[in-house]
This record gives sequence, C-alpha cells and structure tokens, in this order.
Amino acid sequence: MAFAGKTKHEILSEFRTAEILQAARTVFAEKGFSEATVDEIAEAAGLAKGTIYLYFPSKKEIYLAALKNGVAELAEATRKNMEAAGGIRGKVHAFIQTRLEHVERNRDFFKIYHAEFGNLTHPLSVNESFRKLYRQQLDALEAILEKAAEGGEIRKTPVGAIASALYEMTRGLMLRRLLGWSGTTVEEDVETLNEFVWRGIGNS
Amino acid sequence: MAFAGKTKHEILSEFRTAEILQAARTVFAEKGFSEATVDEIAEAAGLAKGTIYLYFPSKKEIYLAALKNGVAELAEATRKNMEAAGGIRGKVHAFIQTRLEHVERNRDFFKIYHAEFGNLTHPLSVNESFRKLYRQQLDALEAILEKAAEGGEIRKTPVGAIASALYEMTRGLMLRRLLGWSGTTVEEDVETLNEFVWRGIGNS
DNA sequence: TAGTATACTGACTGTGTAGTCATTCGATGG
DNA sequence: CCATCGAATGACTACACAGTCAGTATACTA
Repeated sequence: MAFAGKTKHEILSEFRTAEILQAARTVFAEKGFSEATVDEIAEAAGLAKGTIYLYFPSKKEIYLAALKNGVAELAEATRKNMEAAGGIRGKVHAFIQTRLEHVERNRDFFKIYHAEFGNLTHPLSVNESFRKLYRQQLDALEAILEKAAEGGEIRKTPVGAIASALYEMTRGLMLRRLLGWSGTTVEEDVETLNEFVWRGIGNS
Repeated sequence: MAFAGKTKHEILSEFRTAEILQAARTVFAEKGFSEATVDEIAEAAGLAKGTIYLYFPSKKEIYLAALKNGVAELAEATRKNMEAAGGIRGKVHAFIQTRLEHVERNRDFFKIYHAEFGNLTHPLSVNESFRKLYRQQLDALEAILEKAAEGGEIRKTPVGAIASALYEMTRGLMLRRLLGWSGTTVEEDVETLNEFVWRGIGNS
C-alpha cells in the first residue's frame, strides 16, 4: 500500500493489478466464472486484453486472486472479532455479525464467494483449496463450541453438526440479503439469528 | 411408467430419455454444467452424440430436465410429509427429515441441486425459474411459521429470516453429508437439527 | 427376400473465446 | 528533436465443444 521505497515499475504493477482485480470482481460477480470472458474484464478495467496477460497468467489465476483476497480478509476479520469477544455467547454473536455486515460492504465479492460453494462437490473444480478453507473454518467453529460444551457454557450437542448449521444458517441470511429478499436491517438479522442460535444451544 | 396403450415409438422414446437423463445426472454431478460435455454424457449413456440430440434439443435442456425432475420430486415429498405431520413441531421435523433422507438416496441429483444454488445471484444463469422455486419454498415455510406464531405454538420471531435460517441450516447438513464430513447417521443429524431448531423457536 | 421405414451414428462445421505476439505508443533523457 | 525502451495494444491463432446431417444399420412388412 505504501509507495515508499518502490520502483516506478512496482508502483504501476500494483496499481494495474488492483485495477484488474476490481474489474474482475465486478464481472465475475455478475456472470460467474464460466460465463465471464477476459475481454469483458479488460473492457471493465479500461485496458486491452493483452495488458491483462501482462499481470496475470490466466483467467483462472485472476479468479483465484479475486477470491482468495476476499476470503482471507473475511476469515481474518471473523477470527479477530471472535477472539476479541468474551465468552461463547459473544463469540457466536461476533461470528454472525462480522459476516452479515461484511456482505453489505462487499456485495461483488460475496457473489463470487457464494458461487464457489456450489462447486464444493466437484472435485476437479477451479479451486481445490477452497474446500480446505471451508473445512478449516468449520473445524475452528467446532473447536470453540466443543470447548464451551466442556466448560458447561452450552449444553452438550454433536458440535460438528451444530457448527455446520450455524455456519450455513448465517450464509443463508447473507444470501437472503444478497438477493434483496430481506426487508430488515443487518442489525435486526443479527439479533434474530443470534437469539435463535442461542436459545438453540443454550443450557438454560 | 405403465406401457399400456403406448406405441412402440413412445416406449423407446421414454426409455432413451430416461437412459440419457440418468447418464446426464452422473456427469453433471461430477463436473458441473460448464465443465461437462455432451460427448461425455453420450459416452456414459452408451450412445452417440447425435442420438442425444434426437431426444433433447440442447445441452441446457438436458440439464434442466435432470434438475427439474429431482427438484419437483423433492419439493413434493417435502410438502406431502409436512402436510401429513401434525402441528408445527411435526412439520418442522418432517421438513428436516425428508430432505436429509432424500440426500442419501439421490446423491448425484443433490450435487446438481446444490451447485445450482451457487448460480442464484447470476441473473442470466442457466435456470431463472430455480430462483422462483427457491423463493416459493421459503415463502411456504414462512407461511407455516407465521401461522404457528399467531397460534402461539412458537414464539414471535421475524419469520422470513427464520425460514431462511431453517432452510439453509438443513441444506448445510445435507452438504456436510454429501462431502462425507458427517460421522453420524441421518437419524442423528435429524434429531440434532430438530432439537436445535425447536429450542430456538419454541416458546417454552 | 426385397423394399421401406426408422433409429442411430460420428465425422464435420461453426462459433466463441483463451491466450499470443508483432507492432505501436509515449515517456524520458541526451 | 531524435533515440531508446518498457508498457500497452488488438488482430490473430489454436482449440474445445455444441450442434448438424448425410450416410449406415436394424427392424419391420409384404
């Protein structure tokens, strides 16, 4: 981000890369990977197709760059906010809130992200590492729930299934918002979901 | 299904159509729509490509036929079982159970079905009607919850969001099973989810 | 058995698009 | 004002694949 100590070449390169990724996100979000063309990305970026290939080796790499970028950012924000929150109740709330709020600010990314879940069952798909990342997030969630269950903070449940349920019900509301089917604010959705989850796993 | 009163032509036609759809389901499940080729479907069906086009006008139509078939079946089974069940508690249980059990018997279909959700945010995607169907199912679920809330069977909640959550947490466990990440039986998953949901929306 | 009808075939065509590269542009500096 | 050089261009190539259709095989009929 800082330009200090960078050569002219590096500055330009970073700028072009960011420019292309921004355009790619718009196009991939609208059409999906297969239907999008590199020409469209080039046009959206205001560049010729050849220029795109000066900065990325293939269409697939552009896609992966756009995806990984956002995924890492979201995962990190989620992890951080959960860590900062005290107690299982706070952590679950942070999980839901972080993700739902993130949608609003990154609609294009979320369309790509969401579409990628559809490819999870195709072994030879664009992104094999995406499955691992998904698995890691579920495992992390599961571990937190497991610990809370042991500590008596929540009732005993099969935590693996609950982690999936929690993850996916949140994603469900994210999708709902993406489709414009929510007449509610993010805060309301967060509270609705949080209360639902909590009454579900609470030991009261 | 019954062959009575059918011409030779009709019988053959039905048989070939079913044969092709079966092969298509296998191929589309494995690769997804874009990555699958008509040649592969032909090979899986033990037919030449030209023959495929005697029974279907395009690749897209094969896909839609394979998809709609299964979607209608699942929706109908779900509706029926929910209707037969008494009370909101039974209906919710029927919803979860029907869908989770269906996965086990229709793995290929579910991979296609699941992949299609990924395309929901792409307006010009293969299947525009899929979104409507999804919406209808959510609306139906919402209506049932709304009624139960009015009747005091469950506590007052924003039913739209809860319907999405319920739908998607169920789909989440379906995906979990599809990926082979469940070490549990269907019955266990059904019970886990049902208990989670019920404690979540119960007014006790 | 010959003649006809119908199901099937697979080599071929047309198209869309990923990726290339010879050429042009424009900035810098002598 | 010209020379040099890296960045950008876009016409072009190669290829994959959906969809076609002239030709073949098979089943029926008389």
